[in-house]
Amino acid sequence: MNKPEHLPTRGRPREFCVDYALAQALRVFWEKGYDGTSLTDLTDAMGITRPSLYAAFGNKEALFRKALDLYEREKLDYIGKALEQPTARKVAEVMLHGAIDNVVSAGEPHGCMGVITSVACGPESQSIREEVVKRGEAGKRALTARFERAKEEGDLPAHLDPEGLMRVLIAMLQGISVQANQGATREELEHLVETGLMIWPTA
Amino acid sequence: MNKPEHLPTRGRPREFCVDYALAQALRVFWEKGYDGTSLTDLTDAMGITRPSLYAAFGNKEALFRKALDLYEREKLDYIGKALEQPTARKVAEVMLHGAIDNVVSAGEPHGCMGVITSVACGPESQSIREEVVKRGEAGKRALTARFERAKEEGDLPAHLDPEGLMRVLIAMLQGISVQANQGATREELEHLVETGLMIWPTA
DNA sequence: CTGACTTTGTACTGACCAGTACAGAAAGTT
DNA sequence: AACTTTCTGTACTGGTCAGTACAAAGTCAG
Repeated sequence: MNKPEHLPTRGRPREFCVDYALAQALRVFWEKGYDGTSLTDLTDAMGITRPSLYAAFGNKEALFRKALDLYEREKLDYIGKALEQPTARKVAEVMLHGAIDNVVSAGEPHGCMGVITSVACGPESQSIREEVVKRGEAGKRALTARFERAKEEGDLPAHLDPEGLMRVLIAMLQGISVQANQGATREELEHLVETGLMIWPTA
Repeated sequence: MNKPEHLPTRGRPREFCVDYALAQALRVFWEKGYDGTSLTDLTDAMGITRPSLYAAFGNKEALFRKALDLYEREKLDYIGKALEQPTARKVAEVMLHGAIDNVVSAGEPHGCMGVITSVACGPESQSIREEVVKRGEAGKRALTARFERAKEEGDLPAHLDPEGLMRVLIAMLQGISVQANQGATREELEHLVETGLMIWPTA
């Protein structure tokens, strides 16, 4: 599993797989947050020594950003799928069910990494927090645009504002993350989503 | 402001006001979370030395619990007010608007202390996290009971489940906290609440 | 004034933090 | 074989963490 891969041919070959090590780092950051994760936590989970980590990834902050890229690529793909849905209701459905899968899937940390990081970041890692918030803003804009389109298509009641609706849906997703983090079961979260979709507007 | 008060008459008198010091400690814990707060942060804000803190409050964990008591007493009184409202809709209204006041009031940390603490608690302070989650569970039960009563009174549509509705409302509150923490303005949160109340069920 | 009692500030404890210097080891190149 | 390049583990840096030992200082009862 944790074996090399690579192309360079000079010098002593690396004895671990960068991708595997990064996946392990992601798991730790996701579970403990940026500040809550120590280099010892990371090296233990990645199965490499401190200098190897620095040589391969730069430093703790650079490693975190790479882990965040991986997280978005592998765990947040449901967001793109949701935005492609034909109706505003289906967008909400895919978002909410996707969030549940992301947040209570077996053998993975409970909660959304973005929420955990942005809430649990101290002032000494301000730039990390800003990075995470900034990435989230892009998603919010895309969702607002999607609901604006839905409204033009007569897919949403006229009295509802796309941005307000975006904020309500995002709040539900964040709530799902927080409740999962606090120990809510998949059944309880599905109950939440089921009720949320019952009160969700129909065209 | 930070002056003594007290009753005991033996020994050297305490030179600071316990209540004022506790209020300062609350502010720091609220802003930085339990793990993110150092004893130096606390003593600086409280204007006392380390041994004075230990003598008056026990240790960091005991001080946090006392700060949490103060927080519930002073900042979460809107929850009791909300539960007393005559209709389920008014319960939701008071809860949502109360949350906004709690979460973006001038000169205070942005976000709900309960959410911040439960999300930002590392494994070494597990008991703190459990305490916060446990206190939250009591509120959730009360809210579910209130919606059950509302349903009996014909105050909620028959197809909606009280517990699911409770989870949706709690999710909105948690989302408000997270978004405030990420820098959302009062106007944006009022926009969220306004839209949320538009889709909230009517009897 | 003396002694009991409590709070005060200074200065420390051992443990952990992120990051790194350095020497040895493993490969390719010549 | 010798040399270069890169990765490896050990062991360290200075800084911060929560918590405390200790002696000086302030207030009471007698």
